[in-house]
Amino acid sequence: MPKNFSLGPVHVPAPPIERFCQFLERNGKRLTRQRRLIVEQVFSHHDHFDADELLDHLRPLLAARKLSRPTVYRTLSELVEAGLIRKLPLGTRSIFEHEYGYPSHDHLYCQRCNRLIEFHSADLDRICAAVAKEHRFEVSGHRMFVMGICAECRK
Amino acid sequence: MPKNFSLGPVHVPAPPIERFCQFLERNGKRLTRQRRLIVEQVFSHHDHFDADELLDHLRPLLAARKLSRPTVYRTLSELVEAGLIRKLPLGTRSIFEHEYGYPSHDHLYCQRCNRLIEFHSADLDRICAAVAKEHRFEVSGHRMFVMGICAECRK
DNA sequence: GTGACTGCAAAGTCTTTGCACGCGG
DNA sequence: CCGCGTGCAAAGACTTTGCAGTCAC
Repeated sequence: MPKNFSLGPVHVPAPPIERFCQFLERNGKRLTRQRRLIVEQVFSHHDHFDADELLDHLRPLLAARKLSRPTVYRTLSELVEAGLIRKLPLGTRSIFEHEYGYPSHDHLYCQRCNRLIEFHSADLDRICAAVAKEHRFEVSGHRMFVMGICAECRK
Repeated sequence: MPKNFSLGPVHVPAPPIERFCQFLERNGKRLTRQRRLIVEQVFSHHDHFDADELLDHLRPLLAARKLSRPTVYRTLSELVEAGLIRKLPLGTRSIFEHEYGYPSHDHLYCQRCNRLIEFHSADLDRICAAVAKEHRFEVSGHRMFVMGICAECRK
């Protein structure tokens, strides 16, 4: 990493809720109590989750009628649209992960325990670019899953 | 060896139906009229398809009560199990493609026209192996999608 | 205030299952 | 003839939608 000579702003990412707020404003939408609660839960820790797991974490709030199932689905779609999270189709249900504020990466997928392990490879990005060029394809990103059995499950 | 990412020559040792038959026998299953019809349609041409498109192609047979919706789904599962086709979760519905008799490959996915373009990269396989080794992960395969806009749609 | 948002219930969409009959080996 | 396979209808899993009341701005 090169020394910082005060050129350009230091990268201090805004909290996700703020980013989301900007997105909502740009689209004439409103920051409601429910949306705030969902964003707080989603970004409370860095992990992969599906809609059902999220709903599970939010169960107390659901039980207390602080928010509802459809609202969670609706807000997830908005978070994807806002670029805060990413939706990965994997098996029957979709998996979500943080996109905003985290470096791009790919996944090892354990077929035994269903765990996703993140990794990054610069070579992979190079290959993407090379293949795309060959096919005159305009790349916006990629999804890679290495399937198999994780170290834990192999024991 | 010229540097490109096209697929190598296609070589099919035995017709798919024969392979399927072997699979069925090994598992005490039977080659029924319905299974034969489905395999014939699936391997009538090399292309990606989802369950709905297959059902559409089989519509005359469905209408004539020669086979039914559940049977198509059941047979697709068996074909996956037999290693004749591969199931790719992509978006809400699953996509199937030929596995038996075709070289391993990955995909460019056009987000505009939803077309899948196949490519192969030996480097990709190397990276998989390297990453897996690093994580003491036992690889059984991988799925890679390069997302973007295809040459056709960019015009 | 006004119009976007929510909760509820209900409907989709895609896929799987239970069961009685039919048919392959 | 045995028992796997099928068709039918129905249920299932997951997600979306219509609508009347509610709340953010």
